Amino acid sequence: MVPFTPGLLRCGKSCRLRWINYLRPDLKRGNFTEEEDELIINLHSLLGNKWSLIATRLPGRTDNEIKNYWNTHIKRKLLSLGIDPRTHRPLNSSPATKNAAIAITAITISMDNSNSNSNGSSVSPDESQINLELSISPPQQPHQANSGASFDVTKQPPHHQMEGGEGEPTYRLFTAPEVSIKKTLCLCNNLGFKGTCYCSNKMDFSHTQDMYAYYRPLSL
DNA sequence: AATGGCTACAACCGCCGTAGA
DNA sequence: TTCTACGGCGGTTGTAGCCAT
Repeated sequence: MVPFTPGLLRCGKSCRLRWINYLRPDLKRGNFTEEEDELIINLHSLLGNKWSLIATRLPGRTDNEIKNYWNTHIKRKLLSLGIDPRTHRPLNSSPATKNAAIAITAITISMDNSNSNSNGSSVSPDESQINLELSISPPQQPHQANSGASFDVTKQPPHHQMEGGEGEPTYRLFTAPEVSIKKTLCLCNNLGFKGTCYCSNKMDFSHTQDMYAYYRPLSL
């Protein structure tokens, strides 16, 4: 029940906001931990300014709190490290570097379609149907549609290709068009990718066209 | 002690989507 | 189908507190 004093210049909407952002008993107080910092940065790199979605992954933290924390702390922290907080890319990376055609190799990964139904008709997308293509290439290179061929899902990129500083390979991870970005994030985590994630501009859980994410190793 | 700059964060604003009349 | 009220969201602003001068 929201306390309300007659004559208070508050509408229901601002009372609700006050409750959600400040009065709720389950809110976590205190400073953000290093783990929370890292989680926010990684989620932001994947989701953009979707603060409410980011907040769902941080129990006890509100979207408003995370948004404020981002604007007052993390933004500055990333800038001091030479990282553009909007794109999560190095600030001084030249367009020539970014556009260089440096495709080295490609590892195509797909989940086994073991759950496809027997009559051959298409089923709704879930983990059993997701096809991923992982390639080492600049983010600006256009995305070619996944062939859909199946490969060993447990195969991970060679460790040495995830190391390095400026100009190191970027892992681009494509999903099939029907796969949401949320699903992509889960798969990236499950596949054990470490590092900073860069994303398509069209970040929306409901948006399922041209979903892809870029990964680079954290060098913080 | 006064003042100005800076920081942190609560609150506000405007827009959009949706439920229901 | 249209209208209205409301909730949810992201961007922005207001302001209290701190610190240096």
